[in-house]
Amino acid sequence: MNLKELANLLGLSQTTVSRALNDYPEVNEATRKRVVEAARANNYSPNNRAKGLATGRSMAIGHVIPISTQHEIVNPIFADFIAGAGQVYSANNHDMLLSMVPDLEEEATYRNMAARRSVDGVIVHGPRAHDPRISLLDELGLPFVVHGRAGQNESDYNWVDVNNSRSFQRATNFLFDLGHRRIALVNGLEDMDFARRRREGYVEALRDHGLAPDPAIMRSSEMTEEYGWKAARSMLASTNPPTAFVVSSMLTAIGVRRAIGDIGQRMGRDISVIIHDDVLSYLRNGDDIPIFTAVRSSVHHAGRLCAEMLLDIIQGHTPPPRNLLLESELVVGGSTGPLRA
Amino acid sequence: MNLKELANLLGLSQTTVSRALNDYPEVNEATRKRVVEAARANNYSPNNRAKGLATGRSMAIGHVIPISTQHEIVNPIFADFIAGAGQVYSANNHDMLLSMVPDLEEEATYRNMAARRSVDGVIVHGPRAHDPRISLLDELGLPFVVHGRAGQNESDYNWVDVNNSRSFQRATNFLFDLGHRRIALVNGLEDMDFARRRREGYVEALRDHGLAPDPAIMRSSEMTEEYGWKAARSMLASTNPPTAFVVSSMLTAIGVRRAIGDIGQRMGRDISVIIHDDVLSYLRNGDDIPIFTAVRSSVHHAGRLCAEMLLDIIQGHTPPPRNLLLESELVVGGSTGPLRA
DNA sequence: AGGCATAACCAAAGCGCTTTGGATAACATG
DNA sequence: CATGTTATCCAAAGCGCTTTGGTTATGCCT
Repeated sequence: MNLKELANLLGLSQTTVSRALNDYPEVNEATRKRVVEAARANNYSPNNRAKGLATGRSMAIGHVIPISTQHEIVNPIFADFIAGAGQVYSANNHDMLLSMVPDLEEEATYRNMAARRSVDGVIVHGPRAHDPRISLLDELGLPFVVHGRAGQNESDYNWVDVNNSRSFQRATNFLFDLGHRRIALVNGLEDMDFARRRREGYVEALRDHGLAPDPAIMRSSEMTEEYGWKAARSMLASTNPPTAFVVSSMLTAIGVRRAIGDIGQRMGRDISVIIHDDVLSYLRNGDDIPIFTAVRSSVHHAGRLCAEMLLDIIQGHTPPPRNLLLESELVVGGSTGPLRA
Repeated sequence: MNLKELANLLGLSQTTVSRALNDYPEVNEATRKRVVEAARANNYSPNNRAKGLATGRSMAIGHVIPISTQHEIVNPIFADFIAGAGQVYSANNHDMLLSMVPDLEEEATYRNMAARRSVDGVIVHGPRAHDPRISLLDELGLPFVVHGRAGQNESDYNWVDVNNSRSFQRATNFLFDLGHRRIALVNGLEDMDFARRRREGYVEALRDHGLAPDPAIMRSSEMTEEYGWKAARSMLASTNPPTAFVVSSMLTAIGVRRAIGDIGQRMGRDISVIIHDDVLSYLRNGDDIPIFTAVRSSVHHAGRLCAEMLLDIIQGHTPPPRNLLLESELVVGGSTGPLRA
């Protein structure tokens, strides 16, 4: 069933039917009701592409998820982020176009999206410390919101980010307050912007306590369980082992916990661990009391916020650039305790 | 830059330019070359929607990912599945349209996709034991491939699935071979088709060894770490505790491992664990020797296969229905060992 | 009564592409 | 030479919608 058929069926013109369905004022209320009912009864829904052609808008948002070429890894937070964003799109009749591309092919993907006009805007995932994508998108004139920040000119583009440095500074300070002095950092890949900021926060806290950062207890890699295990194992086996860990993700922390168990120690009693918790749906940090002490910030929520911001910008409600800095909360779980003498 | 402009620029008709770019035979080779070069030079790419309108095809595939309403959980395997499928789409110039919807609203989503003709076909995720979606999609006339199977009329629709029952039968037998007799099952939600089949395989193996299934050591729930921990903890604390576990996912098994550690035992020495491993990119089962003994089958690969099958069907190459049953491999890691006397 | 808003509707153009149904010139055929 | 053939190109219709620029009643005002 298309517009023309529906219009004929009702004995009305396509114009009127179209207007009735799109809530234009110049149509009689009784007529509108009749049209809307007929549309429902006949299961009519406007053809997406035709609508897009006519309006020049695609009613779709693009998400370009980079796949790390070196490791072929998809960042596990992205599923929950997408779920959050998706809810907002559904509520606003937008589609979500997903491209997972090796990070080297990202530029081509964005150019393609712009040229074919297949989306009205995009969300940029996983910004690096210096990210060429933001100037590219500016050049292409494609509206976008970055989940995170890239180092350059923070106020020139739209982003939603967690205050990562502050977050890790607090986490580190929390361990100092418990008496720890030898605190290790198990970070994500530091060419990523978020990881760089997290290290800054950690280092800042060390400085505040008169300590210089020690490369021997600072690691950085893709955040897998295996990595957490290896990093913790080697540090724990060293001559001057840490008594506490600040860990960038729950998955990595699970590896750290395994390494602690392997040497017969107990997390929370012998060795403390504090993590960043993205509140992933399938990796909850305990449902009554938290397993890990954590600074937490829901990535699902971030997804919602990014989507809302982008739609807002596309609809021209608010003039860009828009920025949103979220603070994380510190929740205390069973993985931390006072330094044992 | 659109077709008309490009045509004017070249002093050719739109027809000829369009044909040149789409590899039609009735255009001079020299002309084609000229057109293709001009297109590249001017950064021309056909407008997606216009093309779709004209051809009646959208060059897009829909993925409808159900979000469990009870638990608000996104199945963590889906990211890797999508990554696999996405590669195939990119290679074939198709877009991927993603909808994450609460499982109750799925029907509406499919109807909507069909009515608006926004996709050429869909992939069905997470089939239940009896799933209404397959008859719905048949009725809507939307081509589809199911990742997994639903109980009904298996040969009437297209699917790609792992041989889950056989897989779990082998896993259980492996534990029997090591001398275990008290073997627990930590399964996924049994209204899902895959979980039901896995239990069948497990029960089959028990029967083969003259044992009746014992509900006291069989659990079923959403596959989280927390669930694995709780399930194992309670079973291990019972009067007749299991000496081995068959676990439906790596994440859940990580919880089982935690519970084993909590009571001062060691996985692989005191208690054996065998898992199903989906080979998730961010949750690798060790990179040299496997952490867990596992029956494994890459969900990334399944994504590729589903996508290829669907495109093939849409292009009319092969008459449906098509089915593909994958066998998993059994890899031996450090989580299993002979029954201790 | 004439003039003028206003409400309610419609015909047709246009969005950017593909495709149908020619047109033209060059060339071969009988 | 008249007639097919073939190679190469083109004008225009059509995909299903929105939107521009009307038209036709109807009611109100002076």
